[in-house]
Amino acid sequence: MTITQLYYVLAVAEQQNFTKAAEKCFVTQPTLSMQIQKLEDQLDVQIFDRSKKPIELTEVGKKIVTQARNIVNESYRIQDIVDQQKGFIGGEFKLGVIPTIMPTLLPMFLKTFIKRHPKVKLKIEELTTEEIISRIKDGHLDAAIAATPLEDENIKERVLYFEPFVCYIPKNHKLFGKQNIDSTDLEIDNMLLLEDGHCFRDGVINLCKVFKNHIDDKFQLESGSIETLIKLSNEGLGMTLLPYLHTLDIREKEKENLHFFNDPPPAREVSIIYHKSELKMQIIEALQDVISGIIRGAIAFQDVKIISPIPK
Amino acid sequence: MTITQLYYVLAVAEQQNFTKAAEKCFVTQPTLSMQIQKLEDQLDVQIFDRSKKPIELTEVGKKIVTQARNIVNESYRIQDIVDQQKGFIGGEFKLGVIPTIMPTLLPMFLKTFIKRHPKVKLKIEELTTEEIISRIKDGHLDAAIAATPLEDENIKERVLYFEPFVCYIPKNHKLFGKQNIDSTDLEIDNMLLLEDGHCFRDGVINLCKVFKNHIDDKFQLESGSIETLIKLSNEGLGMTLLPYLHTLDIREKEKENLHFFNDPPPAREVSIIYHKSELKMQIIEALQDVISGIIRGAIAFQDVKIISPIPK
DNA sequence: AATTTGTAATAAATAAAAATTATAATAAAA
DNA sequence: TTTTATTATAATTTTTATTTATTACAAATT
Repeated sequence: MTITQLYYVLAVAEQQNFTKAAEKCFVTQPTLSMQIQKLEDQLDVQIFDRSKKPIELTEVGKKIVTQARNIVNESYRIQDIVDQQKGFIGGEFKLGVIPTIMPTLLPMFLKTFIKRHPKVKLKIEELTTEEIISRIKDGHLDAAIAATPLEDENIKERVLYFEPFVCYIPKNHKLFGKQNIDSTDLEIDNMLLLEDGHCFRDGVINLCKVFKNHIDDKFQLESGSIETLIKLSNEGLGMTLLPYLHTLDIREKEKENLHFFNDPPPAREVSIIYHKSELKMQIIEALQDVISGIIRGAIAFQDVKIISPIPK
Repeated sequence: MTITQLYYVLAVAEQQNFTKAAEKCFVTQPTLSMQIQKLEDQLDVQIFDRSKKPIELTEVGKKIVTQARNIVNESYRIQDIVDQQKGFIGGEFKLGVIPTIMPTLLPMFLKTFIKRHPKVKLKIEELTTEEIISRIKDGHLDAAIAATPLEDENIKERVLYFEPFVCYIPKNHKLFGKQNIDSTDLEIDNMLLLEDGHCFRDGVINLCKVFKNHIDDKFQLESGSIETLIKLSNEGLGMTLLPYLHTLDIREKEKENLHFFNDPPPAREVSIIYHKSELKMQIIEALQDVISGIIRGAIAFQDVKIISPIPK
C-alpha cells in the first residue's frame, strides 16, 4: 500500500469516474485503474462497485476512503512540520470567503498580504458558510473567512474583527425620520434580505428574532448581492441592513439613507476559521496578522452586541 | 514521500543504527540509507544527525518521527477495516501480560483461544505495567492484560474479572490464629512484597495504606516472584498476600496457611487494555470473550473492594 | 601511530514497479 | 445498430527501489 494509491482512491471516490480522476492526478487512466486494482488485490476486497453507472463505493470502500483521507492528510503534515521549523511561509493556500465579506475585505488586505508573503500562492473562492464548513472538513479548503461563532467541534476560529450592522432606510420608509435606530424598531417582514444560504441573512433574521418570537415565512424580497439589495431599497421596496464595511464605498447620495444603531450596535463577529488539525498554521497566522492590522484602522466601534450567524 | 520511507525512518529512529534498522526491515543497509536520504532531500531537512556517536534525531526529526508513526499506524488500520468487514480474526497479535497474572491466567485460556482462533499468531510477552503502557502507546503491543484502572487517557480498558487477595500467613505469624482476616489487620512493615515495578506490589501497598497513613520505607523483604514469596514466608520471614488464582495450585500443605478476608475482600481488577485507536479490535474482543468465559467458572466472589494498582 | 572494527555513503548493476501508449471490452445512449 | 463514454488489458518504456560491491570515515584497539 502506498500513499499514492490511497490518493488515487480518493480521487476516484470524489470524481466517481476513473478518467476524470486520472486527469486530476495528472496521470493516465490505466495508471489509476491498475494501481487501484493492485490495492484491491492486496487487500482482497473491492473498494469500488464498477457495475453501478456512476461508479460507487462499496461499504468497505467507504470506510477505506475515510481512512485514506486521514492518511493522505496526515502525510501533508510532514511537509508542514518542516515548513514550520524553517519559518517558511509559502505554497498553495486555499481560502474561502463568504459573499458578504468578499467584496469589502478582500481589496483591503490582499495587496498587503501578497507583498508581505510573496511565496504563498493564495487561491480564494467565494462560498457560502455551509460550503465552507464542508470543504474545510474534507480538506478542499485550508481556511476561510466567515461570520462566527459556528459551534462546530471540528473547526477552530480566530476572531478578526467585529463588524456592526448599519440600517439602510429609503426616504419613503416609516423609520427614515429617526436619526438613530434601536434594535427593537426592526421588523422582519419589512426587511429586504439576501437569498437562502447566506449567513448574513441568518444573522439579520436572528437579530430581528431577538425581539419578535415568530416570523412569517413570507419575506418581502430576497436578493443574491448586497449591491442589489441597496438598489431594491432605493426603489422603495423596504429597508435593509448592511455590514459596516459595505457602507464605506456606497455613493454619496445613498449615504444619506444610512442610519446607525444606538449603542451598543448589533454586529457580526468575523473570524478566520480552519480545521482543528491546524495544518498550515503559519499561513493562517500570517493571514490573521495582516487582516487584523488592516482592519484596526477601519473599524473603531468599541462595544457591540454580537449576533449569531447560525439559523436557530 | 512513501509509507515505506516513513517506516524506514521509524526503524532507524528506534535502532539508532542504519545497519540494524535495515535488518529489521528486511532490506540492505544502502536501501535504507538511500531512501532516507531521498526523503531528506525532498523535504530539504536533516532528519538524523549522523555526526553523533549513536545516531540522533534532529529537532525536526523528532517531530517527523512522531508524525511518521501516526501515518504508519493509520496505514495498518486499512487492513484492519478489511479484516473487520470480513469477520476475519487472524494475523500476528502481540499481547503483554504482567508477571503476577502470567503464570495463572495464561494456562487457563491459551489452549482454548488457539483452538478457537487458529489464524491468530499470538506473541505473548511478560512485562511490567509500566513497560506495557509505553509499548501499547508506541505500537509495539496490540493489547495487554494488567491490573486496572490505570487512568491513562490514551489507553482503553475492558474488565475481565476481579481477583480477590488472599492472605498467606506462616504458622509463626501473630495473625495465624485468626480464621478470617480483616483489612485493618494488615501492617505494611510486616509484609513480604514483590520488588519494585510490579503493580501487584503497588496494589498491596495501597491496600495497607488505606488504614495506615504513612509507611516506613524499609520493607522487610522483596522478591521477584510470587513463588519465592511463598517460600520466604514458609521460612517464617513474614506474611504475604496472594492473588486468588495463585492459591489454586499451591501445595496442599501450604493451603493451610491461606486465610481469607472478611467480606468484602480486597481485590484487583484485571482488564484487557489497548490503545484508544482500537486497532485489531476483533482480536481484542475475541480474547475478552475467551478469557471472560474461562474465568467465570474459576472465580465466584460477588462483592469485592477494588484496590488501585497505581502507586499513590 | 597504525590497524582493526563498526558503521554509513556511494557507484554500478539489477530487479521491481509505475506509468505510458495503444487497443480491446463493455455498457449505456442515441 | 451505431455511437459514445468509460474501464480493462497488453506491451513497452520509464522510473524507482533494491542489491552487490566498494569506499569512506570515525572510534576503538593494538
